[in-house]
Amino acid sequence: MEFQQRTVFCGTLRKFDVGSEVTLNGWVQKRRDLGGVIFVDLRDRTGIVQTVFNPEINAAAHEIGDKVRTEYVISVKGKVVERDPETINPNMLTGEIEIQVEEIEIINQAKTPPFFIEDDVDVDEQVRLKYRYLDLRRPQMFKTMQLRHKVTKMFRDFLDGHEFLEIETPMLTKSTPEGARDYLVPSRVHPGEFFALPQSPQLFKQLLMVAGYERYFQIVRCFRDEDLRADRQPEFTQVDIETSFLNMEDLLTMMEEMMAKIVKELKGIEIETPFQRLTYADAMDRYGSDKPDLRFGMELVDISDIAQTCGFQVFNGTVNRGGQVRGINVKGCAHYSRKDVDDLMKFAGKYGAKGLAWMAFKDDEIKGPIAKFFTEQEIATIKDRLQVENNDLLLFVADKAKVVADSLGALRLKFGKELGLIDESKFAFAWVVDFPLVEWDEEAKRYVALHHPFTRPRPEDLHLFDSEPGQIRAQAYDMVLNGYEIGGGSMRIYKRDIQEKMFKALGFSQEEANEKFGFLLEAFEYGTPPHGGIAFGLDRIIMILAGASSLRETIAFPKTASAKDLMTNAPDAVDAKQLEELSIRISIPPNQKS
RNA sequence: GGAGCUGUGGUGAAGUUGGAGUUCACGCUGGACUGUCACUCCGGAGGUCGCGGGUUCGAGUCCCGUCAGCUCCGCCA
Repeated sequence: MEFQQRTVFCGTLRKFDVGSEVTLNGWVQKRRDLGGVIFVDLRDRTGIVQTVFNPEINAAAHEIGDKVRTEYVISVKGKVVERDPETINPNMLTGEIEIQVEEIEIINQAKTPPFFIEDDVDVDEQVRLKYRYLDLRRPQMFKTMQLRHKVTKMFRDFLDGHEFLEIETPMLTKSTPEGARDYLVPSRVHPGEFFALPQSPQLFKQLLMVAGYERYFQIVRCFRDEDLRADRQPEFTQVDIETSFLNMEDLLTMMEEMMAKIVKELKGIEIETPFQRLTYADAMDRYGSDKPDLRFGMELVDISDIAQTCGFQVFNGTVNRGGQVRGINVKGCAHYSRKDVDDLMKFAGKYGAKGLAWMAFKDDEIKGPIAKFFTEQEIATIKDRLQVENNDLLLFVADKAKVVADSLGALRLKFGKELGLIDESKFAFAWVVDFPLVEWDEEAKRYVALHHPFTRPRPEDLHLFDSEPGQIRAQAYDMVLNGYEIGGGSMRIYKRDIQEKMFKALGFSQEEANEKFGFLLEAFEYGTPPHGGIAFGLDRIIMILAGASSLRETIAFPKTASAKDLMTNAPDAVDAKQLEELSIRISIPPNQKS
């Protein structure tokens, strides 16, 4: 059975269409039956228009209109007519007109949906995810998917305009050490062997540089089998970029230009370039984070020197053991109750802080149990350094650097959000640079690459390989936006001797390195250009541009926090026969049955 | 692996000191209604209180366990 095809979209009709004969296809948003006349709001992806079924116009159509229900798929033919002035609906873009229906065809019936197809629908996300195809009918979701399409296209257009080639790399690839846990795919042809889904096309893009492709990009799905967060999905999309014969400055400049252009075109906001740059050390010291939200201040202030000489044992003891004491000024919160502060302590405790010292300044009075350990002079210095005014609350953490940064950094963000210090309309871009090349892993008892094993060290730090590898700074950079890491990359090692030093620092023998990255190392022997690149997290960028707080809002079919798809119920058990073909036997410890 | 919050007709919620599956709104359904757009009015249907166990004469409510969703820590660039 053929149906009457649309001549125009619902949401596009306006007053100047009055008089024209149109056919519309779409879903029934709402039916209002007034006995004689029936109104049906018809929706497609462009919007909603009111159609009118009047028995005096067409009795047959009116009769069918009576049977129509929510979410039925229909085709209506009729005339666009102007509404009487008193019946104009100013809340609808199409509110000045309506469709006088002459023919209607029910293309498909529909069950009543479990929730209303409308924005700001108050329904549990579990239900939305199970019926994602209905959720996606909501105008807001159309908007987000449209935004995603646009941004993706802008990336493509910009990179195309800068001589980049989009090249696909394999999804079925080799598991490599370092980095996240791999998603594995068993090979039927090679029993007992596995492909890994890419965590990123890292090695392939470097090989494309060896191959002389100069400028590569790819908008590509990546997979990481790690636990989820609001801003972390097990499969996500990267805008993956690699260049040859381009130094770091030129690459960063180009990437700034790209992001500024996208924000400008989408939001009409002029982004200042070059972006602010912070060293990793600075970011950690001042914001307690390697992805600081620069939309507000409340920086972490070091008072270790004062703490060391003060009478408070927790403070001077921590500093004497090599730790530090830092504080933040929570403006106007001197009124916090004992319980408020207790809650803050609990919060800081999640990040390893063993305590939270506080001082409140209210009308020339200093409150807080630690105040008595400081001399007048010390208090004055603290007030000066933290720019204390009346009614301010100071919070201090004394611990090793990581704990101080993590806990105060988290508190800073919490206050930023709760005290409304963040200007939501702002786009605060920054580069974080000079990351350490390697980091000591207490568990593995060896250094591990902070970025990855092919990251180029800064030339002036090369001599530290033999003495203090932890002090070497990498030519690595993260692009940060509003407290999210939206991109990261590095210049890569292209000299064999440096690569060997790197592997040595990571505790890989030549044999191990060959076994794991042999193909890459071999390729590097055939004329490797200086190269480097970056990868952007497309989903996160969309999330920020859409003003969403979860990646799930930006992905058409996302997974839950336990990495499940509630709509398809994947992952799921498979047939014994399939397993047999793959030479796989399932062995689940009895306490892990799900 | 750990912590917190949540789970009650299709949806969202309320449910007191432990006393009958009780309530509200929306939706659904039958009827009435010719200018509604949150249509209105009258009637009706709809439940494994996430699941399992325990305490109790009696559990939506208390206890233990468990599952699911969300957020966070660990993990992850």
